[in-house]
Amino acid sequence: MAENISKVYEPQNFEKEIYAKWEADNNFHTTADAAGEPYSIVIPPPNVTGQLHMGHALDETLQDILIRYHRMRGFNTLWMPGCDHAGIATQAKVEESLREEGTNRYELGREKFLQRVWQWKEKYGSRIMYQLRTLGASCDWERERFTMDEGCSAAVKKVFITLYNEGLIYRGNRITNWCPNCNTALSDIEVDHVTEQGHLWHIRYKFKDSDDFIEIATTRPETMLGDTGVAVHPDDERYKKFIGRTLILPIVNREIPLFADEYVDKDFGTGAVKVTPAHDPNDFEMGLRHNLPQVKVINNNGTMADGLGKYSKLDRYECRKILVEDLKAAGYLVSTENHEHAVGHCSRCSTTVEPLVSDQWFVKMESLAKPAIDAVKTGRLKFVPERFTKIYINWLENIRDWCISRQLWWGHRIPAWYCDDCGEMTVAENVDECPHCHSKNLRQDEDVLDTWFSSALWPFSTMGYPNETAELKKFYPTSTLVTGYDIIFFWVSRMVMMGLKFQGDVPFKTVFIHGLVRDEFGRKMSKSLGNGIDPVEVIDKYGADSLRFMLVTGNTPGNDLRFSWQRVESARNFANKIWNASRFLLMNLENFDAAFQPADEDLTLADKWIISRLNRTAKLVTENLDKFELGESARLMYEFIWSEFCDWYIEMTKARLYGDDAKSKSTALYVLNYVLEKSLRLLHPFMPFLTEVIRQKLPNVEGSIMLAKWFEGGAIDEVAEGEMNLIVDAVKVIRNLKNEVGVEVRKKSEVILKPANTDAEKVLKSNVNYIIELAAAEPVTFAAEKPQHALAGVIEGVEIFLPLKGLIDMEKEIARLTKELEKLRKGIAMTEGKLNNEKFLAKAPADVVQSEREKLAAAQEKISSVESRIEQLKNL
RNA sequence: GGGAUUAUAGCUCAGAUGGUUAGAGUACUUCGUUGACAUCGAAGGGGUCACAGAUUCGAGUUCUGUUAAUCCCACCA
Repeated sequence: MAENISKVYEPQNFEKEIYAKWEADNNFHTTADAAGEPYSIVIPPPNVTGQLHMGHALDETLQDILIRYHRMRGFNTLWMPGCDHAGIATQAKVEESLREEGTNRYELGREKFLQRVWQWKEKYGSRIMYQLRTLGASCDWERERFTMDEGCSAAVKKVFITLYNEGLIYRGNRITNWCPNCNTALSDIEVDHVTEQGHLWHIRYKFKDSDDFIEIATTRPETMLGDTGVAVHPDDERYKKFIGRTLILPIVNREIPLFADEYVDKDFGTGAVKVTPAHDPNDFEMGLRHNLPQVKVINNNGTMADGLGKYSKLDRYECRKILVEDLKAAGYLVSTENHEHAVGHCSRCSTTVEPLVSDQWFVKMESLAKPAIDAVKTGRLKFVPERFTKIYINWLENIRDWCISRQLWWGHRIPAWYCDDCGEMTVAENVDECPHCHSKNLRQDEDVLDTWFSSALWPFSTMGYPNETAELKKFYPTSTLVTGYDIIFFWVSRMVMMGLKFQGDVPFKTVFIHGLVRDEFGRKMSKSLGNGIDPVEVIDKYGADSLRFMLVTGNTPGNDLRFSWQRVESARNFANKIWNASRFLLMNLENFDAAFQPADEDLTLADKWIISRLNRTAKLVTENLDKFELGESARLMYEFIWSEFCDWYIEMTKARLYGDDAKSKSTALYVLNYVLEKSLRLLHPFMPFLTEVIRQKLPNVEGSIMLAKWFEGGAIDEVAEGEMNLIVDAVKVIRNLKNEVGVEVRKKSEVILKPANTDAEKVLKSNVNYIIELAAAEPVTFAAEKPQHALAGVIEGVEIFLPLKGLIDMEKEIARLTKELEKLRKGIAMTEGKLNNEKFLAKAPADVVQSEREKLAAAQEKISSVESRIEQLKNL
């Protein structure tokens, strides 16, 4: 069964093929009635705006690891894939391409425009799904969903109407964040506050019936055109006497009242605030309290409104400039000071947001938020790492109503109809005639819903809601949500609220939070910086397994991670190492009887040792996966395979494989195969392709590794591990000594061993072959006395001598041993310090004290032996 | 104005529940190419665990404060 296997690992040769085979064999698909406890994950649906970036690759890799792990453990495992329509973002993309064609959405009209967006969706949606396949994601593709497909749209309508009927959704004329560039309202969390250097302008407002004036301070002078009052604090001694009088608004010459309101901070600015109810949220509230009119002076597109004379149609910032000049010229401007303040920007396009009054739809959040807070407090929902719990709760406790209407075309249209005849509004799924007056003159609301409204329903809309399906019954609540900390507010919290409201349970039991993928310099990857790296480019170069391994190692849950080509390369080298270790085994497998089973007594110390190490590793890997410490699990596998299996065990088997003892050879091959095959299974969630392609070549293997049973590990053989430690340490000391005197490690040299006790002697004598082979020690003899002209090394259990005649510089050797002695004495001083401390003896646990005593004894033994060695050399 | 995270080897990072002389990868130095692998092997140098206190027999690990960096939240015009 000689296998032809290339000398180096070339993932390009097999990854695509293997994925196609998995898919063709239907390995990703499951049904609600399949056997096993349910384990389910819904994918955070990528936006159809473009292609996957490195952040997706991380998110998807983590999910795939959890999915593959649970599938192997025998769970009925479902990974639900899909895309998000990403309303505002996708619409912006399509509008951009229209602009390049010299047209726009208004020319096209709503219907034709939407056709264009659907074309875009088809193109990029399928591209994203292709990229996910390239990465190895084992999604249940038969269930692929889209937030605007029929089912999800039905869920959206049902939820909207239900919330409306319960009074939790309302329409209102409110002040909201408006993006003049995107031309739509935004929710509070779609506004980013950026600290900017601005000015505070002090302006005089004169009283109507006297020459007195009051000085106000503002950061936005252009809004004064819409002022309908000035407010001061009721207890402000400076202004008390003026309260109730009338002011003349400069430039505009409108009469406005001076009134008192608790909101005003006496210590800020001049203590007098101009009030513009139509363009400031606080002023809006004050306006309501004091019955002030709202005068809208800024249009939706950011220009000044009609009827403002020379200021009309000016851009809002241009107007500010001119107005300040005019105020100055007319003597109203008192002073201008620098002022740092936070300014809201559209999170999508960075345009400065304009607070505007308009008709919008809102969700009342308070009653929805309460159960979502309780779910975390009672432990029904857990965050990993835990610290995100606090952030989540804090946000929900201070939540405000959610503006869900967007003045866009791409999205779920709001199911509200207005009757042109009687003016009534009807919220329902389908309305043919007005239920109030039976008129047929109905217009559907022009607005669409915030993208996150449909995303909030994702865990149950994808499983068939509003129908009661077998999937919902089996897989809801889902097991784990894997996502970045950047969308806890946007998405996680809203899913929890909607899940609790409409399914009566949390949408997932655990939220596994990861960080952002940054570039090699720690900067955020972004289009504007042009520092983004396409995962597909990395996969083309190094393979999906290498990318996955790089993404999952070297970081801890919740923390950002840096992309590093060097680390991708090192992951690729690891893959190559496994590839070659397997190649080594396969090359030696000629004439191997696949049915061969060694008896326990045929196992050598090395065999028992590596099996024990495998068992220990499997246990740790499993434990860490269960704790979401995926990186630690991957690291453990790296260490086991490279440092123990390859560097030591494989080397130890070589003599047997090239030797004449057929049974010993078969046993070695059996153990090599056994350990490799188990290791591949443990590594499969991390490196699915490599582990599959190699395992397929091994004897006694049937079926895909992704359907193989997880290996949990068996008994640990402490005796074998202890004995092998002695051998390994001895080999290391010999190599070390050779290196120090410049003798080639592979050059055969005589070695003399002086065991410290009969146990050690027994172990060394029966396993001396390893020392001979791995340290090129020949001949190895045992002695009760120290030889004279020799290099010496001392480890616990044995003293080791290399009688390298002619190569040893006595002075140097004494110096080297003296240095070692110092090191040992330093260690002993510490241990003695502890043991001489009565409090330590009294308070430390018995086993700690005991182990300190043993340490001391062992160290003292080493010291005396090194000391006597030095004496001996001096006396030569 | 609140809050979170981070600070460990030149670089990137690990170091539950406090307990050998603090680890890995990478980089660096020395040595090594005939059979798994130079995408490799052997050996080595390199750290006052940001700073200052506290708790403890014992602190990289717990607590308090300080400093620095990053991020989130926040309607003082």
